[in-house]
Amino acid sequence: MLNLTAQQIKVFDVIKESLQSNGYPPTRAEIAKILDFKSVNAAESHIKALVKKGVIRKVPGSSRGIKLVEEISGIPLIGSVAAGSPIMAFENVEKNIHSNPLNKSVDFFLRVQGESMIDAGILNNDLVGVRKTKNAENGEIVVARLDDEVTLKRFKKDSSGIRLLAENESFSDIKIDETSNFSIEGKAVGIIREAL
Amino acid sequence: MLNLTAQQIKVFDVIKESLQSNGYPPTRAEIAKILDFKSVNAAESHIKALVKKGVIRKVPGSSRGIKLVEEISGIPLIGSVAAGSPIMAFENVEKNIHSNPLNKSVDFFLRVQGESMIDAGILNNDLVGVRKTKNAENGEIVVARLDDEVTLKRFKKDSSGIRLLAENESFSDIKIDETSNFSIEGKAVGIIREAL
DNA sequence: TATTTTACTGTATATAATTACAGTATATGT
DNA sequence: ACATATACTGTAATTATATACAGTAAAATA
Repeated sequence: MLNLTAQQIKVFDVIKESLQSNGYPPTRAEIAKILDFKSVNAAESHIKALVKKGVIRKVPGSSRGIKLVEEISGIPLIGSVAAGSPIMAFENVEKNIHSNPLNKSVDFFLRVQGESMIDAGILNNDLVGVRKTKNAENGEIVVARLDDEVTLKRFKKDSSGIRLLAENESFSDIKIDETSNFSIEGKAVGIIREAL
Repeated sequence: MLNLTAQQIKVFDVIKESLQSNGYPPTRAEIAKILDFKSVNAAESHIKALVKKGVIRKVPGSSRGIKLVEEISGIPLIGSVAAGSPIMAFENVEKNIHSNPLNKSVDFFLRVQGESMIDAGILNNDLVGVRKTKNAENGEIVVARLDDEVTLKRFKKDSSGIRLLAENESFSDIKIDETSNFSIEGKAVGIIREAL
């Protein structure tokens, strides 16, 4: 957050503090009072500068219409992954999630499509918290890329090679061979189910 | 203290949704627009009811001056429920959770014990988000109290009466009769799984 | 040096927002 | 049966708020 002046940092901190303790952003008048400005326009000018520098956004015409850009970014929720595209490409981001209730660090949430993991208690539409990593331990549930497809499967590795196991009787396991274009995108560390 | 009506829940959820996606609470006009009220006073009245029931607080004279009580105090995580004790009694609270990723309002999280709901994708140790309510719709997953026991089951009601269904072949259903000391504590609205 | 940015005060105004009051109607509790 | 709660519509007043415009002055930048 370079480039901000000392005063701009103060204004920014007032906005953060208000969000923390009140649950909503401050008005111009509140900022002015806290920082002892005698004109509300001092706050307004600083807000404009902060917008210009990209650390906040304004919602014009809306009272308390200030958003922190760092909270806009959040943790991306990946919906369907377009075949062959990088998993976190803009087009795949459904929305951003602003709170992470899981104890583990999560790089993105992936919305589960299909029933292939129901025996692991992971249902269609669940949000799986994923930690980015290139390699996985035996038995972990991973987000894997096979050629153009991204799938959630249990990772198995032994003398016979690597297999990706579905946890559903009606799905068959996938055997990785040399001709496969295979990589691990991450490992599942938790799930959120928004609807029951 | 609790027991919100259907409409009050809708208003509450609009407030949560606004906080989630905008970062600040809604105005009365915004609530009215979303819920298709033709008078802002409809929203105002519901807000007063929600304050009276203790689930939100108002900051008088302040625009968007609405605070969720659950975010002030955190959402209790109920571990094992001591036989016969009120579900949210102090001794049953494992800790408080300060972020709720579920879109719906949650009165407490319940740590699932046992495998009786695995076919619904709810595993041992999962945290189930529960909204307190006295009655449930057919087919909903409820937290029910039977005599001294608190359990998570699917609620079924028909001409033959009320049954509580486990979602696991090795468990048998429970039939409620007049001699049962039965009540509904709440309904499950989502789950969090911290470990996979 | 000229120009822009920062950092304000002060005034003004349109509109955003809270909130009270007056009703109507149905449902629920006592 | 009667009071209270729920669930609104509609009007209106006061206050809260965003935001533009007109300045002043010092500091940073080109």
